[in-house]
Amino acid sequence: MSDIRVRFSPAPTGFLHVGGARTALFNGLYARHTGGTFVLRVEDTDLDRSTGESVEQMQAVLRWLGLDWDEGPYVQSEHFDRHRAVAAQLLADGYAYECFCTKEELEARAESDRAGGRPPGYDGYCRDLDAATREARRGEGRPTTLRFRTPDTGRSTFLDVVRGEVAVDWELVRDFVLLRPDGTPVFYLANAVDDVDLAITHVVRGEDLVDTTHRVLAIRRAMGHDDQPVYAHCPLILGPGGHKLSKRFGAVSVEEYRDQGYLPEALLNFLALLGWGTSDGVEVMTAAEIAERFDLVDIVSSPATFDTKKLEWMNGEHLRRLALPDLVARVRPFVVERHGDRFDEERLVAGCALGHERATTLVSLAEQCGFLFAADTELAIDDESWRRLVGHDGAGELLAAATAHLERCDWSNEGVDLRPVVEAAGQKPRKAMHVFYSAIEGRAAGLPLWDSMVLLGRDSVLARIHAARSRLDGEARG
RNA sequence: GCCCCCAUCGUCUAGUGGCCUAGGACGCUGCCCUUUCAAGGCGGUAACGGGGAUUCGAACUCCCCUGGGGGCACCA
Repeated sequence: MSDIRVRFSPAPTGFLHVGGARTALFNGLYARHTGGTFVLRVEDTDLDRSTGESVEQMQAVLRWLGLDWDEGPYVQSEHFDRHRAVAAQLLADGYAYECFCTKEELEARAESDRAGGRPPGYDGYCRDLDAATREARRGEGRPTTLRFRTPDTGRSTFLDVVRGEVAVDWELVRDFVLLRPDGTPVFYLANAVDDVDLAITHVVRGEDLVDTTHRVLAIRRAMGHDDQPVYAHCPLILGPGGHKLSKRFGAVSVEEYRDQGYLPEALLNFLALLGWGTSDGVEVMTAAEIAERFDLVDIVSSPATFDTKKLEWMNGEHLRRLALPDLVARVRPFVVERHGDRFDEERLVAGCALGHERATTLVSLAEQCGFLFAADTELAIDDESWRRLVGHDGAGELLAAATAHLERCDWSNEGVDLRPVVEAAGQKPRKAMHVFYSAIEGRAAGLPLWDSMVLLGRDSVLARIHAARSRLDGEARG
């Protein structure tokens, strides 16, 4: 095992976003690739927004994705004492100072700055108060926040694997909050302290955090640690049109993809290819294969767009690589959810076997198998398919001829072949077969029909065709 | 307003000065296969955002523009 230590540190304020999942993935991949340690740390310093439910959900989703961590979860709120102790030391050493401004005052001044064309942000109002003034402010019962005093001159620099050297003039970095009036630490403090305490060597995260790095590093130095972790800030994942990924464009949480029938290995594979790639052209890989090839230096520097179409294809690829029993196990929950009352394991297995080669998502396969769990007289035929059937020339005659054929044919895969029936009616199988698919499977396209009929049994098939004919007659009269 | 980043087919990307009349994958599309739909096989469509500069030579280096993204919180 190497000394490399990475961490995924989400704020538990909601669902795990696909962008967050990719960050977790890159961290996990790097740990696996290097034989390092993957740490999970919950950054819940904002107690108002953080929820225990979110912590649980994120862990469940990470596990579902197969992203198992080696250490943690460490929960920052359980270590506030440590953060406060560091804050006290920073105050004692002169790196921090007390600020007595109220939120309202800060907002009012920021507003007037904006109006006056001055940059918004803390203005250093309490930066140099003398001891007597501080004492007086405290006496007024004002809230006390602890602020970090950033340097006034010079430059802050750090090394980033994907962007090279990142630098900013300290002059542009405002003094920021370390401790809120209620004594809880803010992200910068907790993040800096915990990275030191957990001996994190590589920080892999989204580029929305680049600019915070200077502050975190400043705290780190003030704590007496001049070393820096290696940073890798990944470009964000965008939605269609190159715009921000938002709910308007579809699913953004990992759970949604899970519920839509995507395989964790497919989503993982797809996410890995978003912002990282190899030059050998191999795209469909197992997690282990990806980990073997993955490296921080190969992270792409431009943002990528989330393309659902490619995810779908990727899912099909992984679906086809599953052994039948495994596939059945994955589809089962989706089928039970839909047809719990009439669920039948043997039929599920048979249906999966028939649909394995053509499936794209677990949901689509579950839906294709649906007719196997329906009562013959209650088979739901989807509207679109029924319209096609009704509109098909000679549909009733075809169904009647099929009944005649199926009543006496040998009940085998060869015997139930309906092509002769279609041809006898002077039609082309390619054009007419949807009539039978709809009557028997409830949809114009589905699992191979001969096998499906054999599976259902003669009585069941005849009953379904009969039901379809009755409905057709009824509509013709009505 | 200020700071930072990014820019190759519709999309993900390969490409690090000549191997590029730019390669692969998804999508789209033509044909084949075919009991439907898929899957599969064989083809096709399609890109270096614009303008300068450096160089014998630029997708690759530099500058400007344009476009997109991120940041400037008592959110992370």
